[in-house]
Amino acid sequence: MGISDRKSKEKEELKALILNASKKLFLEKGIEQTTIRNIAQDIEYSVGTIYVYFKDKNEIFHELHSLGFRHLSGEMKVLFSVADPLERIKALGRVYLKFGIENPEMYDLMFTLKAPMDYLESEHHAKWNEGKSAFDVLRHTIQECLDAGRFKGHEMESLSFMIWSVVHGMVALYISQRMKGVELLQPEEMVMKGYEEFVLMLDKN
Amino acid sequence: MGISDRKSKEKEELKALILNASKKLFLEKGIEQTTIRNIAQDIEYSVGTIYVYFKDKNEIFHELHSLGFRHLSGEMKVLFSVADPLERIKALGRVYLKFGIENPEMYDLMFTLKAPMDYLESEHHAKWNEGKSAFDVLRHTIQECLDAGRFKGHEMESLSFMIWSVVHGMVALYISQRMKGVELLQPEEMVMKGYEEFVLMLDKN
DNA sequence: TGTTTTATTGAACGCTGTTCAATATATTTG
DNA sequence: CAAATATATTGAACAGCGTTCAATAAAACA
Repeated sequence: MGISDRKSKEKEELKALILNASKKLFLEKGIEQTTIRNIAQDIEYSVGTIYVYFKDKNEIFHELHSLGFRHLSGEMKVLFSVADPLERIKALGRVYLKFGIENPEMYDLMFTLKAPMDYLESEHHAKWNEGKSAFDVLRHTIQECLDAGRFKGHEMESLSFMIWSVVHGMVALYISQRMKGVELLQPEEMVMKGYEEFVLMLDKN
Repeated sequence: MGISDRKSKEKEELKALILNASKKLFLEKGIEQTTIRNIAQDIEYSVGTIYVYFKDKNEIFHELHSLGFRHLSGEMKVLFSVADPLERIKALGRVYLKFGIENPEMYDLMFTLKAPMDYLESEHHAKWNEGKSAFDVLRHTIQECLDAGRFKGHEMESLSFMIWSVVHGMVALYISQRMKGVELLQPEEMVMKGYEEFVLMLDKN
């Protein structure tokens, strides 16, 4: 049916309109300061309309969080060409840090805030596929390293978690302003320098 | 004056009463779900009274955050007896992780949430003394390691930041439920196992 | 054109943090 | 002791929040 096709297309368009406005306001004034009424006003619809297309605010959060993962995966896919798995690990870390520093609001949504996880719980305990896929890339790369005889004495799962923690910790401390708090000067630079300290240790394995 | 002494003592007592109730409700139902009205009801005072003793909610957050730091410093002081600075570093990490896992709400307040930092900003850009003191312990211990000829090729400031990031990253991923999200089984155990992977690398320096 | 289906609205509800004139209590003074 | 002053406490009121839903408007169908 031509009409119902057009209808569902229009629905998708309005949904996208809401998401774009949400993202714009998010990046402009932060997540906490963005309200449903803001979003409605921005797209010139009433508040009620938002709730026709999204069941609640957490669903909007979750959709944007997924958008962030598509962005991050895009940046990471470039590195599939790096042959040496250890070099790939190092490069993945740098891409991750760059993404976090350049997209703090998105990063918070993806890795810190409760909202997207709360949404998953509300959807009959749905899985966090976005996060799992991203972490599985790390798992596989570490496994490649182990298969190539690297990281002797280490274990895949816990080593993967440790490496994720290094880069997540850096971005998280950067975003939460704790680096400035302890007077770590030029935080963006310091994140990269800190990471090179870690790379230096990785190289001894 | 005897009377004004008693007055200021009573003021301190009510302030402590508010803080204790706040902390209790915090740990019971989480930070986000604890409201000023909750706190007032718990201590059987009106909402207005809270605002006589604290200028706003962020000040309560900040006081509790300071309480958390006194707790954490207490746990860390025990380790001043460890002679070998490298062993001290390793032990500091374990204490930090244990604290984070056992006190997730407090940890969030201390190292993730914006509220306590916003309070500092509101107080004519006051310094984050609690965090700085804690991090300085790490800085000095790393310096001791360097002075003892350890960590050749590494730099104090960036190495300290990197080590903080490892443990903070682990706790943060644990608290934000992202470990469960990527199906890292038995998260509490995995945090410790992940840390031992890091210790294994530290030992090669 | 009249009827049915779909889309949109915005007032209303129960929350939130915060303020501040009114009230109650305690202290000091005449 | 009583009156005057100072301090402490109150809770209604305000503006804002996420969310709901009966009423309305628009579109599709018969």
